[in-house]
Amino acid sequence: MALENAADRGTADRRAADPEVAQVPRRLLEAATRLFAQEGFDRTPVRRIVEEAGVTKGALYHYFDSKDDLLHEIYARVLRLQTENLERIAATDAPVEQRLRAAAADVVVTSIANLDDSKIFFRSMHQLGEEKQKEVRAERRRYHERFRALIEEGQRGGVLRDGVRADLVVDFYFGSVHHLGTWYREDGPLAAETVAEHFADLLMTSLRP
Amino acid sequence: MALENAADRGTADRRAADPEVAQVPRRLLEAATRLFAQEGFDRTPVRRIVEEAGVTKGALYHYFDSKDDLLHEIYARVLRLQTENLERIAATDAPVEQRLRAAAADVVVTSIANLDDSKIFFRSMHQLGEEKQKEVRAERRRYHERFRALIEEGQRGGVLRDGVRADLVVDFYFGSVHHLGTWYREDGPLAAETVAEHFADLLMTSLRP
Amino acid sequence: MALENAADRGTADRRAADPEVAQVPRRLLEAATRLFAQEGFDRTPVRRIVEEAGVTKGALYHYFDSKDDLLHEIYARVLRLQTENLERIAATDAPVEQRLRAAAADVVVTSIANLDDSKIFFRSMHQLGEEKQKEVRAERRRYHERFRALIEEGQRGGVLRDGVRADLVVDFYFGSVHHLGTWYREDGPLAAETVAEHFADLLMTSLRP
Amino acid sequence: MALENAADRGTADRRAADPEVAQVPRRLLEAATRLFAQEGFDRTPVRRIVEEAGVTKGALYHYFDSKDDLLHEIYARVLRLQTENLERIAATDAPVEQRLRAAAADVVVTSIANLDDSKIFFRSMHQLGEEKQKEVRAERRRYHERFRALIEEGQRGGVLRDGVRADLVVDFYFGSVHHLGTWYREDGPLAAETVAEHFADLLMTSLRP
DNA sequence: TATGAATGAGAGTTCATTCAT
DNA sequence: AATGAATGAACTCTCATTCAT
Repeated sequence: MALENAADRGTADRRAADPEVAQVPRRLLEAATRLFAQEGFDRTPVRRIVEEAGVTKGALYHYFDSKDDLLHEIYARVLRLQTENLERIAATDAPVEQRLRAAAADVVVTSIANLDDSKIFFRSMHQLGEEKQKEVRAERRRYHERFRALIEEGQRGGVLRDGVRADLVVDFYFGSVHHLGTWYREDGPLAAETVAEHFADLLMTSLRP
Repeated sequence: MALENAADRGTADRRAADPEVAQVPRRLLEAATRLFAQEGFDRTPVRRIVEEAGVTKGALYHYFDSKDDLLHEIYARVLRLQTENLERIAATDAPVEQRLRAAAADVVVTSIANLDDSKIFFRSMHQLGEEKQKEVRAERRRYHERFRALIEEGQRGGVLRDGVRADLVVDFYFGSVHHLGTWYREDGPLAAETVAEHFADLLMTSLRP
Repeated sequence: MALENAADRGTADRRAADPEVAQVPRRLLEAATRLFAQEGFDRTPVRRIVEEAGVTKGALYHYFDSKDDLLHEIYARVLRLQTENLERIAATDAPVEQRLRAAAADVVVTSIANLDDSKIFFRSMHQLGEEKQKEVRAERRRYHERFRALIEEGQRGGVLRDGVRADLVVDFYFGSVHHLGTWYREDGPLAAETVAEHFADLLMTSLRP
Repeated sequence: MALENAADRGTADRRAADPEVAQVPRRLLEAATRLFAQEGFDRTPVRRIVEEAGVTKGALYHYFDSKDDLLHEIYARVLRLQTENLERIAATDAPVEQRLRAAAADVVVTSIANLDDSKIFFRSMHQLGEEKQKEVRAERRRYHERFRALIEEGQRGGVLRDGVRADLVVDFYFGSVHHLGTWYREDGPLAAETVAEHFADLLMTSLRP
């Protein structure tokens, strides 16, 4: 991650003194996220990103290795957030079916709260370089496996029906979640929580014993 | 559709006589489908398409207005196929829950049979020009509405549970279906029919009264 | 001239029978003239010409050797017309200053009557191939020399002032004439005859002894 | 004007130190002027321009928005020069007929001194984009109006004959001037000043009261 | 820490022309 | 007399990235 190497240097003094130029990497990531979501990764010239962020190309290449690297940072941020949430929820001592329902609802709310990230995620993965793509997939798989473990725990405990493949259920459910970006409108009639409840309800109902 | 204007003319004789050069537009579409699915629309140069199809750029632009047009044709083909299938299934006189289950399973089988189309569909829509994007969305919406009508018919008839928004169910289910392209492997352990049964089962179970 | 070789063949019968397809070369020339004047030679694709003429590319290349040839025909037509007019006027037995004035006025009226030709003439000459360009220039020079001869005749006869180079006068006057295309508007307030009188008047006045 | 944004920055040091790479935009404009005059705008590939200027395409597009922009800059330069000259001459306190004669002669000398610009001007105007064409025409019109004002001043003062439309005279005269590029040869027998005197003489004579 | 001029490869598209039919 | 599929070369322009400063 080029970010870590560079972003943590910098003169704190100057940042405090001149908030205009402060947080350059953060502003670049924000601009990139917005643009990648709106236009797609390949349709977004580096020029546009730096314009939106109000910096120059030189600055971008100072903080990030490449355009790819920028995308990679975005993925890393999303994955970190979702993993943290899942871990937190899974670690509570509520009954498994409650933890599963909470996790299912949370991933919907989180995805809607970061809809740009969601759009990028499912559209632009294959535009990452081979190696970084592997990293992201691996992290993603770990996330899915953690989710699947919850289902299997419920199946073993008899609170969720057997006879349905947990791995398929995970792919089934996250397909729905990833597609939120294609149809959900922030200015539409549905609150994020409403969608979350419905989605979680559909999942749990389909798993009733 | 540029294709229709040109591809249907031409001398059948010659095509029969020299299958090597025959079906130029079809070969272009096939090559484009494969490449768009593998590499993505923006990552696929026109040069590669014509190389794979064994023709020249001039030939491509003789049959298609633009690279965009090629993508549009692919969409049109998928939509036509899925719409036909849905209409056929919906029109039978089986009980509504059987028709819904059949439709749900069919769209999975069809998507897997045309996995390249599926991958392109959900990844590259936003790379179509504004106008064509509208066309495709409209056609897609009609398809979804037809599907939703089946659910609502079941709800009204009391064979599917009330209290769940049919439109959300449609988005939920087709999210799962569209994402098949990201995880399904043709050389994997799961037959298309197995996935189809599971998916249809999850849908129907979640709608049990 | 490719035209002569081909256009004079053809079945008179068919032309009489089907005026729709008759006069194909003429319609091509008309379309080309209009388009070359509006858009410029290089900006006018052959495709547009044949569309406007309602024929196919094959037909065009049947009658004309090339796009260049089409332009050449247009030049030939203009030159022929103007030369004929000049010869006719110069050959009358009116006093030389009357003949000069008449010729000067006529070339304005003719240029305005064929404004498209005029526009093409002064804009697109250099887009002709080397050889054809020479031909046109030679013909043009002959025309200018005939005009100059009138001036010199007047100077020798004492009805036009000496001490002004006749060749420069010719270039001076035809500069003005060729530029009609850039400012004259057919729907403007000035009748062609008005302009012609003014132009001829300016010329004759500047040559008063 | 894209030029202004970029060309004035840059390190003067470096330019002084390495004149080989200095003045890239100027060298591009020079090459473009020469080529547009010789071959015409549409016949001149960008490739040729950058070859002649000894830079890469990227450099061209760094300084200019488009090939059109390059042409526009050339126009702007010509117009600026001619307008300045006219203003200077018109502002002297010589009698109006002297000022008019001087202006008429000057525009000939200037046109011949910048014959390439002249050729481009009257041939390629219509190859500019709609909007820029309007700009140039407006500027041109202002120039013509300034010139016309001189004539009208002379007419009102009684030193030039009435009964001839000043606007037509302007179009008449500038037609001649613009056409210098089609026949004047720098290696020919006529000095620029000779032509200028003749042209001015023809104009003034045609306006004698 | 940051600049922005410059690169060089490649993008999508257009075009006049040919030729088998 | 006429078709229109196909060519192949050339076109304008864009882009991520580098590097001297």
